[in-house]
Amino acid sequence: MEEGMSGFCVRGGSIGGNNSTGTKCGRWNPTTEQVKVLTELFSSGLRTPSTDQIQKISNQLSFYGKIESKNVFYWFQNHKARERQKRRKVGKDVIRRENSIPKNSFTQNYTQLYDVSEPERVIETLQLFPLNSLGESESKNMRVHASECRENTMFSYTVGEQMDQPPLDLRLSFM
Amino acid sequence: MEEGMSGFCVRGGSIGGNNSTGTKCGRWNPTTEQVKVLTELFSSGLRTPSTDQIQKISNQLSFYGKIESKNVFYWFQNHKARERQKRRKVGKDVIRRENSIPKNSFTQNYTQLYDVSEPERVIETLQLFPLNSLGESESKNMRVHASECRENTMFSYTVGEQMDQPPLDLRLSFM
DNA sequence: ATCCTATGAATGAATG
DNA sequence: CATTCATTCATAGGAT
Repeated sequence: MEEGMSGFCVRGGSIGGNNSTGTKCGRWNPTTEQVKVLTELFSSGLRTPSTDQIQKISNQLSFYGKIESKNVFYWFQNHKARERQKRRKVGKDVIRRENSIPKNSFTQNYTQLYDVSEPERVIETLQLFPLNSLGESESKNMRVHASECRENTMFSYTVGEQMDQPPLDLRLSFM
Repeated sequence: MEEGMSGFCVRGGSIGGNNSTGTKCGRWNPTTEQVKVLTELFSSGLRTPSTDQIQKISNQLSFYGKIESKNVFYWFQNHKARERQKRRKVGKDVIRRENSIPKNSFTQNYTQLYDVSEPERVIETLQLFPLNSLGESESKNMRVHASECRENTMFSYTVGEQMDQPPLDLRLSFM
């Protein structure tokens, strides 16, 4: 749902009188172009941009509207965290396929919109770019994502079971 | 193209029984039983369930109807936030004139308004279950949490704005 | 149909 | 990196 539906920068309803040009915002309101580029970068494999990368991204994205480095930083943080969170919360519930489940089915097929699959093949393109262009003497930490080994601890629960009778006291029983 | 478009959800009006076929809506519509249980949990002191708790709650509540883990997650988030929000408004108003202002008290009709003002003490019963991670007996985290403009002291290296030209291919060009 | 309220959902911004 | 808070968007349902 990231870019598919919530790309609206222009608050349509504008119930409370919202600005759409980013003049008053105490909070960054990314434009669709900004989100688009960020999403592309993310899907290209970039997960934790370094400081310089953040700088450059921010500079480029400033063309589309007001943006700061921290916005880029937070965006990647959040996007990564929520992708992971979503997989924990949602990806797990899909235990049964949707074949003939007439009723009372808690199965839902989530259409993962974009690949959050863990295969982290860093895009080649990312490795192409000349790392140093700001005159920063440093070894660009090409964080091609070597992380993501955190095991899922959320899988051991059997969700398929159904109860025969309503849990009368389930606020305590199952927790 | 959201991932949340999962089959069907049913109006909560139909008490008891599972939903079978409902209208296609992309939004979870909790049944009265689900809300009831969630509210009980909340009033029992549970505010921010952990991921596994969310899983269990979701599993149990699936008896009453379609539900996902994220629904439980959002429910608690929203419920807590709105309780606090409401309380904050009231509190501010009280400091001005506590003289018996016949404000509209129609606000909450069925939603409980428990006073969880001070402590967030988790019921002991919650600690019974084996794999808990709640170790709070007394004196929980008094999350005072001043909600004011938190000055941002990080990321002071804002880059201003230097828009040169539309980065048509900024995926690679600028990095 | 229109407005309003309650609330599910999303996400920016922090914090630990 | 995860967890949480605050704010906002979107929408269902009731009231008018």
